Amino acid sequence: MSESGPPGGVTSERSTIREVARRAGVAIKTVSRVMNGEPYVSEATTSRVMEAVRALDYRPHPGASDLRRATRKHRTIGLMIGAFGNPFSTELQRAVEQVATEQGAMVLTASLDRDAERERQTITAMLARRTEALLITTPTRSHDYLREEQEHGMAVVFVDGAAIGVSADAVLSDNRRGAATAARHLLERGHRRIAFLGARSDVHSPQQRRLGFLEELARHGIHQPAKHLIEDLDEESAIRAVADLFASADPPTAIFSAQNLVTVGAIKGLRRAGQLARTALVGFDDVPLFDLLEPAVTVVRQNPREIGLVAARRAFERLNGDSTPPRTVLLPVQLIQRGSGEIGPPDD
Amino acid sequence: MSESGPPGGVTSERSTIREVARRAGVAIKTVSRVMNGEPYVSEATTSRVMEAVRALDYRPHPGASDLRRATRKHRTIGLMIGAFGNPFSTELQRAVEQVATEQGAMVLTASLDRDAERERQTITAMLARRTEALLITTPTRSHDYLREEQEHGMAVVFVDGAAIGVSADAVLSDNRRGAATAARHLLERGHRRIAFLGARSDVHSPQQRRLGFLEELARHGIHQPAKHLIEDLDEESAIRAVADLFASADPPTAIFSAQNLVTVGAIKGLRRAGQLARTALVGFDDVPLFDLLEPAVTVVRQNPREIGLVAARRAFERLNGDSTPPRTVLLPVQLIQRGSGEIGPPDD
DNA sequence: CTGAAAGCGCTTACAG
DNA sequence: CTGAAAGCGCTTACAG
Repeated sequence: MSESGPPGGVTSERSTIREVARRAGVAIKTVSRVMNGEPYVSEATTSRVMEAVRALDYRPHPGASDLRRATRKHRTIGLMIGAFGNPFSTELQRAVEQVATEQGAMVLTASLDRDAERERQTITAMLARRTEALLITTPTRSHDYLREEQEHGMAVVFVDGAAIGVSADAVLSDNRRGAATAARHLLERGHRRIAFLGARSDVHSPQQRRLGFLEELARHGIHQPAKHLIEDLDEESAIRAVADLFASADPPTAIFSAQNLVTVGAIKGLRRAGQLARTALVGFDDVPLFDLLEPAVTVVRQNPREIGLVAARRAFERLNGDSTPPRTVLLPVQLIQRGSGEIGPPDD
Repeated sequence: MSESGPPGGVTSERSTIREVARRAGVAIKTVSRVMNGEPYVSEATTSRVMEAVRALDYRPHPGASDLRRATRKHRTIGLMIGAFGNPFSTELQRAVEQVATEQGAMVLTASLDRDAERERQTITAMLARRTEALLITTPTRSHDYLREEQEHGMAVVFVDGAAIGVSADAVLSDNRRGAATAARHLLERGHRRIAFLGARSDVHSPQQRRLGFLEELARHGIHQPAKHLIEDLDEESAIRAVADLFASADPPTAIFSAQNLVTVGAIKGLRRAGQLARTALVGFDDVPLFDLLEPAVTVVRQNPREIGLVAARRAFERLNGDSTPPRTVLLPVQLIQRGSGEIGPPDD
């Protein structure tokens, strides 16, 4: 019967509106009025009710009220992030939480850094808690199941990714242009052999970064050799990939790493290969302390905070009735020159 | 009446158990049985019900079921973290989420990096969502209001902090011993003027670190001068504090920074003062990329993942009926020598 | 200004 | 194996 109590103590049951009403000598409707701050309750009655509320430590059961209520009072939105470890996700989460707080809502967060099965379970669990909106990053490609939810009124916003097979809002960086900017930066310094180190090739944002990079090279008449185009890397495999590059016949003079943790791996790989000081490196997406490394790391900085703010606001607009066609918002990125990207090619 | 629909589309109302029952030609109790996997339903009936469920895209309303049910099916626990930006919090959160998933629960996360008022609001909001357990880090000193919740069956576990004025479980690093270890490490290398840079002086863990540090110095006959004991720092103010130290008459030869972001500030300050290569530095709590800095940063590493796992498991043990006296778990920390802490004092 | 009745969507307790 | 009734804690719609 009883749930667990305070350690070593006794659990008193939560009191109900009925008990408060009885103690105050009024109808439950009157208690309801007081709790909801409705007008037309006499001061005397109000204070009698409040006294009973205090005496019984009464707290309304939100599930029960939302059950009958037409519009929900206790809003919860869900945030599904790709990987917890990434500083991008952290900033994103903070921004989403801020907007939710402003809207009187709370955030259920879950990471997807496991498998697709896990993604499915998590979404089911969120739906089971009546999550009203879903901000979703780097999910599996099949979003079909999300459509059903949308049709039932759930607001779905894709963050750092495109909506594939679903008509939904999306908020992400201008990945293509950012990657092109990085490529141009290296080309302008005279680099011609620029390795591309990419993250997941099955995900939209990394794909766009590859595209932007290759397009810019092509504009300069460069056809990227396959051995300098490496994808599906994480931090660990990036270390090995860089080692392999510099053990090969024709090593690059510059590297564009298209994801922040891949950049960390690239730095470690360059260092181990003894190439850190003489190989140019531009990374996509910043990481704290990149500015303190030697050389400091030049990056195309995106704005995860802004992405989170825009995406969360969009979700609440949808919840508040906005039914305009879905929009994709591309946020600008910025090249931050810190040193690593300004290393020139060897003189030979 | 209608909530927002999919952008540009139509919202179909969520269907109820009654509609499913009508379509399947059975009583709602039978639908309930099928949905909950109860035995004693004929195969024929089961498939008729399942068909109706599919046709109507029915999903049970969890709030309604938990309302009548004795034991809750949809568990939610709350995690209140001090600051989102800190890698410690990120690791902690990830671990808590993992345990919650294993237990079929979800995590409501909120940061407290604003004011005490915000802390109160957040807790209220979590309670309003029937959060069953609360993992709480670095809260305000007055925990009185938590006792009330505990008495109503909420499991409260303090993470990275002691339970003050409340009888509750707590999980944290052995801050005092860790700080003593750091002090001894610097003392053994011959340092006698060791500045202490501390974080919030009103919070338990930083206090313990100061205590452990000062005790160890005292054991070596050193009485810490006030000007070398600076507290209530964050990253920015730590930068200035270090600048001030080296502008003073009697600068330290070593620094112990008692919190990870303070350590980042200390590094920046040392660099600006041109003292980075010749001043020993040991930080409490690790940060990604500390190993890549030059010199790499020696730290007393705590284990936020383990803290999160232990704390979350404790919470679920409480929820599952454990009513043994509250325990405080101190987790060991480890000195990681990377270079910055092994710099000796100047020869003079 | 206040209250009695019906109902939200589901489960319990009971009967068949 | 199946179902009708009562009830979870609250709000709505209505009456006074």
